Amino acid sequence: MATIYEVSELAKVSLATVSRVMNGNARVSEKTRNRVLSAMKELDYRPNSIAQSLASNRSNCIGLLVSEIHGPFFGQMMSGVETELRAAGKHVIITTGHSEEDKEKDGIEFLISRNCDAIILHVEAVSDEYLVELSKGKTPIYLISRHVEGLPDNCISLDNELGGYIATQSLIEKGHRNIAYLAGPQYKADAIARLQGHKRALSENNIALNEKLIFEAEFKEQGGIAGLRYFLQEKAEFSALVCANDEMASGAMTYAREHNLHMPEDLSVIGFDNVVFAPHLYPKLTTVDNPVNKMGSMAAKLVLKDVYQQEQHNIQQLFEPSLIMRDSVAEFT
Amino acid sequence: MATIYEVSELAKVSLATVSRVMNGNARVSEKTRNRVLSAMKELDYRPNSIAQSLASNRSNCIGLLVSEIHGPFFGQMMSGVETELRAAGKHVIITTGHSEEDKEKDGIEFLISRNCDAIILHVEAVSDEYLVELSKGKTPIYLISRHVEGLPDNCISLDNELGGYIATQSLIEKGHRNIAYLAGPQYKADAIARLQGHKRALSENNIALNEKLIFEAEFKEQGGIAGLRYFLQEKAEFSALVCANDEMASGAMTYAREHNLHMPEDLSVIGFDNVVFAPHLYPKLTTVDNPVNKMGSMAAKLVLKDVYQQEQHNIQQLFEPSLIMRDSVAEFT
DNA sequence: AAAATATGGCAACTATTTATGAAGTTTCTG
DNA sequence: CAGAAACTTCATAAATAGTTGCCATATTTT
Repeated sequence: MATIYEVSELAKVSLATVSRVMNGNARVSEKTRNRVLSAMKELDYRPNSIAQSLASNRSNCIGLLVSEIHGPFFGQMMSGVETELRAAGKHVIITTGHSEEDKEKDGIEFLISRNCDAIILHVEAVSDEYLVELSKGKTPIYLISRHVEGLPDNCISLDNELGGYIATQSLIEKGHRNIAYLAGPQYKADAIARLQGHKRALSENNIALNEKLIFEAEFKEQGGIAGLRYFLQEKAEFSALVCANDEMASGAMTYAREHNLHMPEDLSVIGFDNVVFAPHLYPKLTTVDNPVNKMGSMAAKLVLKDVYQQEQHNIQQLFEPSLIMRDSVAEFT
Repeated sequence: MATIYEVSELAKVSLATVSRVMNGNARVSEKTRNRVLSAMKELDYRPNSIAQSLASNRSNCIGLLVSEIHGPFFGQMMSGVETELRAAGKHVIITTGHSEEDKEKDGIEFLISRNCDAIILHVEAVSDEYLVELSKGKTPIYLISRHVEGLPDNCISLDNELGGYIATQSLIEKGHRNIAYLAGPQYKADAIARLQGHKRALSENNIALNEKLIFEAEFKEQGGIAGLRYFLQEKAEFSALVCANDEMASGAMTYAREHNLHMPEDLSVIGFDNVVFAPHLYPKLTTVDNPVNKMGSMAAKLVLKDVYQQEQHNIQQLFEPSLIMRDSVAEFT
C-alpha cells in the first residue's frame, strides 16, 4: 500500500501539503491540489486510517451498545444509528449488554478500550450514578431511550409515561374498566414509566387499581405467555390487556388463542413499540408507536454535532409516543 | 492516560518486557511479570489499541456487511457473529449493503478502508467474479449464506435447494397437488436455489409445473401480500402456498385472512427461515429452519481460525435446513 | 565452568498529524 | 515599476503509543 511519502514524492510536493490536501484545513492552490490528487490516484493511495487515528487522536469509530442485537426493537434502533453515521463516514462498532449490569459495564469498557470517539448506549441495568461518573471520562456518552438526571444533554428519550397513559386511556374510552396490565421488568426505567402512565390513566378515570391485574414479566414472547397464564389462573375478571411491549402482546395473544379466547371480542389487547410484525399478528395489533429508529438517528446526530462539530438541525431529545389503531381492541359491550 | 513507558519506568523494567508481558509471546519470570502487572494496575494502564494496531498491523476489527440491520433474519446472523467475536476480544464493525450492487461495493470499501483484519459478508447483488477478485486483496473475506465457486474455504452456506425441496415435499406428503410458490428475487442465489428445490419436489412426484403458480416478489411482508393478491386475481387453483421466507408468509397470511381464507383449512402455508415471530403468527407457521445464527458464529470461528490462528473445532461450512412443523399446514382433503 | 535461559536496553519501525520558521510566488498599491 | 503585503509551499522535526529484533548481560542449570 502506498504511503503519504510516495504520494508526496510523485507529486513533487512536501508531506505537509499532501496532508493539507487530504484534510482541507489549509489553503492549497488549485494546481498543487490537482497534482496531489492525481498522484494519489496513480498510486491508488488510501490513507491508513489507523495511523490517522493515532496521530489525530480520532478514531472515527462510534461504539453502540444495545441489550440484544436481534429483536425488532434493537434492529430499528441500530439501523437508525448506522444509517446516519455511515453517511457521515463514521464507523459503528456494535456490542451487547444483555440487560445485565456486569455485561453492560463490560461492553462499555470494551468500546472505550477501542478508542471510540463517542459511545451510544441503550443500557438498562446500570445505575444513573454509574453513568454520571462514566460521563466524566474522556469518552463522551449518549443514552438512547433513557433519561438520566444530570446528563440532560446526552439523553434521547421517549415519554414512556405518556405512552402507558394513552394505551390505557384508549381502552377506557372504548368502555373497558377491568384492564389487566402486563408490565415489563421493574428495574428498567421505561417499564416503570409505562406502568405509571397506566396507573395515572386509571386514577384520572376514577378506576380503582386492582393489584391482581398487574403482572411483571420479561419483555419477550415468553413473558406475555407467562403473564396471561397468571391472569387466567387467578380468575381475575378483565376485558382488556395492555402489554408493556409488542413481543409480550404477541406471546399473550398466542396463549389467549390456545385457551379459546377470541380477540378482540373476548379480550382486547394493546401493545407498545409498534414493531415491524405488529400489523401481521392476528388480529392486527393496536399499539403505541415508539419511534426508536428516529431516536437512533437522533443520537447519531447528537454525536456528529457535539463530537465532530458538524452542524445539525432539528435536534430533538424527547420523543412522543402515539397510538396506532388496528384491530386488536374492541368496544366493551 | 498512562503509556507503556510509564509502566516500564514504574516497574523498573524495559519496554520490551512490558510488551512481552502483555502479549505473552516470550517467557517472562513470575517475579517480573507481577511487578509489571501491579505497575499497570497502579497506573490504571490500558494499552492504546490504535497504537497497537499501527505497530502490529492488526486492527482486531472484523467488518460485517449485511443487507439490512433490522429484520429478524439479520438480527440472528449478526448476533451469532458478534457473540463469537466478542468472546475472543475482537470488535465488530457493522454496515449495510441494501442488496444493491453499488451499496454493497461501497460498504466493502468502507470496511476495508478501516483496516479490518477480515470482513464477513452477506452480499446478494455483487457478482461471484467480483468476490473472487476481492479475495485476492489483502483483506480476507468470508461469505455467509452464499456459495461462491472458487472460494470453497471462505463460504458458509445453507443447502437452500434442499430447503425448498423439503418444504414442497412436506406439502405433497399431506396430499397437496396444487401448490403455489412465492419466490424471492431471482437475482439472489438463495431465492433461486429454493425455487429449484420446489421444482425438484414437484417433478419427483410427477406433478406438472404450472407457471401460473409461481410468482416472484421481494423478501418482505409486502412481497407476500403482492404475491397472494396475484394468485387470487389469476383465479389459480391451489390448496397450499410455499413462501420463500417467513416475512412473505406473514404478509400472505394477513392478506389471506382479509380475503376470508381460513388457514390451514382453505389454504396451507409454509415459510422459510424459522424467524422468531414464526411461532406467534396465526396459525403458528410451519416453516423450514434456517440456522443463520449458527452460520454467523461459524463465520466468526472461521475468521478466528484463519486470521488469528486460534484453534477451532467442529468447523462446518455447509448447513442443512430442517422442517419445523406447526399449525399452518393441513392435510388436503 | 560451560551451557542454557531470561531479561535489559536500544533502536528501528508503523503512517500519519501538526507546528515552525523560512523561503518562494503572486498580487496589490502608490 | 518597485516595494510591500498576502498567500503558498517547503523542509524538518516532534509527537502519537505501541511492536519487534538484536545483542549484551544477568541468572540459573548442568
